Amino acid sequence: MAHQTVGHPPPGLPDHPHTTAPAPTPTCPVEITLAALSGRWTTLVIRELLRGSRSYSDLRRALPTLSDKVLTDRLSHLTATGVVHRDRHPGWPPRVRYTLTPHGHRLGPVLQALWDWGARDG
Amino acid sequence: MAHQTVGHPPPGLPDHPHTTAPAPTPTCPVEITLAALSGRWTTLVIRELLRGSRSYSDLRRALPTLSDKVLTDRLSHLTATGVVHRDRHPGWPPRVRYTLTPHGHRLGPVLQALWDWGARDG
DNA sequence: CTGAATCCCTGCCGATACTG
DNA sequence: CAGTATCGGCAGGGATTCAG
Repeated sequence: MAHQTVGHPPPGLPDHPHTTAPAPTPTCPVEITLAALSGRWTTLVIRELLRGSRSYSDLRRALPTLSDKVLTDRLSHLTATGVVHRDRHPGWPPRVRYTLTPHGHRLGPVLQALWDWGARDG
Repeated sequence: MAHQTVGHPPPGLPDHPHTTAPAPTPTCPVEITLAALSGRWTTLVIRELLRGSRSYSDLRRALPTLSDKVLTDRLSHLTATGVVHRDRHPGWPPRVRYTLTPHGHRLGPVLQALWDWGARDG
């Protein structure tokens, strides 16, 4: 996924004058965000982490129907995009804490906006 | 796509106490919105329509790299979800206008929220 | 406990050709 | 002008199994 319309200033959603919209590239801010949220379960993982840091198995328990692979995929993707911070504790058994970064926390309002629209009757 | 966490009150993103998150169903408002925005090009089509109503070929011209099939898919999906209104004029040649519904217009702030997060440095 | 590796299956999207 | 029909490729995601 990716959007682009060349020369779109940050708060400039409704302003693109007539520029043709070219191919989708992950340069468009809207697409960057959608890419960060993309994938099934992603928003649920984020919401879980909005409540505080969690271990791998905490997340497994909170999201029972999601497989190891997918959870791992989501966490690594979220870590790669700077949404989640991964904290590895030394010792045995291995303990890892997943926490939202400040950037990740700022997804709260975004999810809220998504929620609000979806909750309203069409 | 679909989210659900049972008993989530409308403005209640950060409030789910401990309820386990079950299978994804299109009941969760967040998922409803993401479903409405889902699919490549969708947000660009919406943004184009945020500027005013457009004909089919207007959209084709504004989004040059998208195929007939995909544009048709997007428009019918958006129409089905109540985001877009389709206005068929009688006569020849056939003239059709696509316009955002009020509900569709309310996606403006949502896209803005997505834009803002994506535009900010991680 | 916290993952990584593999396999297969499904659904999306792009291209092309054709119709009312 | 405004679509529909069809086909194929490819990536996403689920289940299972193995590893540090």
